[in-house]
Amino acid sequence: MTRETFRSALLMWYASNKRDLPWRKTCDPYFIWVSEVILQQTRVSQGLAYYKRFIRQYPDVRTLASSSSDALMKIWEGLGYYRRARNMRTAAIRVMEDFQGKVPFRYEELLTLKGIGPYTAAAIASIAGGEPVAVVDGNVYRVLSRMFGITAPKSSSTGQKQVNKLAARMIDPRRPGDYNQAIMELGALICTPRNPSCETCPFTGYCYARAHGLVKQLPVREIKPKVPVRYFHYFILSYHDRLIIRQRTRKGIWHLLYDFPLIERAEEISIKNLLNSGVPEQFPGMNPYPDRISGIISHKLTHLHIRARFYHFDLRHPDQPLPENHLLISRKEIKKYPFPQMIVKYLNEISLNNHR
DNA sequence: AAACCGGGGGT
DNA sequence: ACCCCAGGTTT
Repeated sequence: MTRETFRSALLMWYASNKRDLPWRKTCDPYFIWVSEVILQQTRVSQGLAYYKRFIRQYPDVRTLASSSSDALMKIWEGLGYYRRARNMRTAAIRVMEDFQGKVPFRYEELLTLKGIGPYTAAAIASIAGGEPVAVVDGNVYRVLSRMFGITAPKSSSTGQKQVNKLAARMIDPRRPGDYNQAIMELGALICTPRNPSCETCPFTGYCYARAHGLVKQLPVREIKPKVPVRYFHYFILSYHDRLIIRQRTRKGIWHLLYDFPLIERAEEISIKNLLNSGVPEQFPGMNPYPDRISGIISHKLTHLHIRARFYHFDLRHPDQPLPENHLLISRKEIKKYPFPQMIVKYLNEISLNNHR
């Protein structure tokens, strides 16, 4: 199959099978940018609602550049990889300063912006700028490795190089934006990781993996190390309608989001040891007997499995000095602050059950 | 090159 | 339980 045949068959398939998505109705590099960053490591089905809300709140670069951390994190709440949003804000400020508020659409310029790597730069440059630069994401890697029998592991540099080269050779320079979206759409809808729909694939008769019975083996996956388990012991300290939250200002997961005073251990912990953990000393008015202890809340991250337990304590007086980064807020104010999804879920559960 | 960074949905 | 998603930054 010639390169030209591949291109035209792919574009033909895309024209009649593409999903109707809001960022496909525009060539404005700002909207393309927002969609691409939201969709990093995120499925369309998960990111779509976030995209709409984000555009409503930050309709242009200027509004994004002047956003506050709390508002920005609140918009991103539950989506994960929160650094994406912070990097986008950093980049938006630079666009205002160095690009007169116009999001650039040339590949090399885009690469200089925080949070924009080879994939996102190629996506914006091709879709908004018509530049013939090929995207290589998980979909493209899978489609090309199966079509052409690339057997180097996906994580290896040789695998990356081979696929990058192949992608650059295959892209249609006349319609680079459509071509890039088409091959990703094929990967998302037909050439899926498991149980691909080879029967309806336009390339079913031309696919290396299909011809050699290797569809299940390609692309070659890397072996992943086991994920460690950590135990999170949260203190929910409340005084009538108010409770103490704290902002996570140290580097690491959930940076700049809010949670509660926390003891983190490799193991479960007894109440007695919990009370000797040092936290009660920070809150002198705290009743040492918990009013309520949650069950274990299990939460899985890519590189960490968390087992959390929430211990509710009563504060005997509200006007004690609070440690750095801690706030005493009313329950009505909770929804103004961005929390990790695990916390959001727990707070919803206990409020539904009418507990404190 | 390897580690880090979230959360969800499919199988 | 495992896979992986329109990846990028940091170390």
